[in-house]
Amino acid sequence: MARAATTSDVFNAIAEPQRREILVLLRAGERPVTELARELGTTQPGASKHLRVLREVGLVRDRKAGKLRLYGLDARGLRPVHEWTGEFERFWNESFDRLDAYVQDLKQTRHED
Amino acid sequence: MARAATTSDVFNAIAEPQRREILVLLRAGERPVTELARELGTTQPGASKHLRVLREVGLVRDRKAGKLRLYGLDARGLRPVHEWTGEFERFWNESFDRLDAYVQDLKQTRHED
DNA sequence: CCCTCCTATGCTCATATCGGCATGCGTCAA
DNA sequence: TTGACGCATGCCGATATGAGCATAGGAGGG
Repeated sequence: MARAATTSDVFNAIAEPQRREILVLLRAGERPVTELARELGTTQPGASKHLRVLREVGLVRDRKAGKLRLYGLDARGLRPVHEWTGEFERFWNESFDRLDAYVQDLKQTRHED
Repeated sequence: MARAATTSDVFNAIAEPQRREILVLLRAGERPVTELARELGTTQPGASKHLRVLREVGLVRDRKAGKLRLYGLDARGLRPVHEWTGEFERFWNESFDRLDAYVQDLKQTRHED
């Protein structure tokens, strides 16, 4: 088995730096593929592929505008990520030195086997 | 080139479901590898490898406790992710139908070439 | 209709990844 | 010392990935 498919998983989709950059760029508004490619400093096919991944996980939408195909941000999919990391917020400043009760229980349980 | 190394990048580290699960489990407290492996329903080497990745990006710390090696959460590394996604918060409920000024400018610029 | 531009795909290559298995090393107990 | 246990690592295999390149398809202009 190899890595899980990048598609159909927002966490994986935003694991790619260029894809994150695309999302950031799109905050400033819709853009055609060629524009994005130029701003990313990559090729058009390269940009298209990343956009495809982002589209499949629902982070961007596209609409045709004449000859152009405009990609726009749909940030709703980022919300679960924000919330997931938010669950750890209270651990950010916590003391790391506290001894954990779980471990104590574990040891005790083992001795009872 | 293939995908960027998963190590040294928190976004990549948490792109793996099992690694996310490990972090969640560790919220309840430190645990030895074997325990984690059991709770994840995977093998000990499997757990060790994921823990290694998490350790390399600084999301977990380990300390020896006799025969055991206890892994603990260090959630500070998740903060950047939380903040990055937070930058999109105002787009979550935004109307997607607004026509973007950038595109207008773009078209105009092209006509001027 | 023909040409041009924009974009999506297909293909290949080099590589990173995850899982399974075996194994090596260190620690503790008897 | 010997044995049992906990854990990290190495190796292999199957596969997904990202980049580069060529190209097909679609739309608009002349």
